Amino acid sequence: MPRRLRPADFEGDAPEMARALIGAVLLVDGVGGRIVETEAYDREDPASHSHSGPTQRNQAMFGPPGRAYVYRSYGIHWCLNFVCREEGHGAGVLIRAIEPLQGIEVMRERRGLQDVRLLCAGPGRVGQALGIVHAFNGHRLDRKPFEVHASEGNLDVVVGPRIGISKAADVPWRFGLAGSRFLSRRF
DNA sequence: CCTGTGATCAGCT
DNA sequence: GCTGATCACAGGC
Repeated sequence: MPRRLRPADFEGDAPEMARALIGAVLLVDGVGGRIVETEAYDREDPASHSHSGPTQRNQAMFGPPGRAYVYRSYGIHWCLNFVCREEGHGAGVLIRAIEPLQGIEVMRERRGLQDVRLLCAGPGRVGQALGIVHAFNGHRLDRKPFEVHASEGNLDVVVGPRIGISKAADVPWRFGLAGSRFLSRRF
């Protein structure tokens, strides 16, 4: 069984962490799977929620690394980030897609009957399938209901520009597991 | 395959 | 008032 990640494991900068988290296993109350797509965001990055400094919404991004930043996207979806780097910096990794491994029937119920391929293929879908709620904002990732297990082996990771942003649209801070069928979009 | 639109809200101008 | 770190569904080619 892979090593469970602790707060000190999240002290890298955002692109480095986003790359390292490909292949890691994320479970929320035992439901989840293998992370296959991430994006990096940083205070110095115009596309980041943290770019203009702390607000009520993004305060968790400025908290200690190894915690969750949960935000409401387009007024509808809950999306999950892992806070990284150091307290006060405002860096994070958006979890964009997961290969479902555990609790697939629970995820199907939460999302409505669907192809397994679409259960966690996008940040809003990940939030719904894993039961992410705003109460998890700022919550430690090494405590219940979260479990994050380190990626193991040398995985082939592909890189490209981030999705759905207009500022810094050319920065290649999107990472994916090469050849995965569970990505939100092809690279 | 593609493009358009509604849902719904925090933050910014 | 407008813009998003989105998604599902409708319609056209």
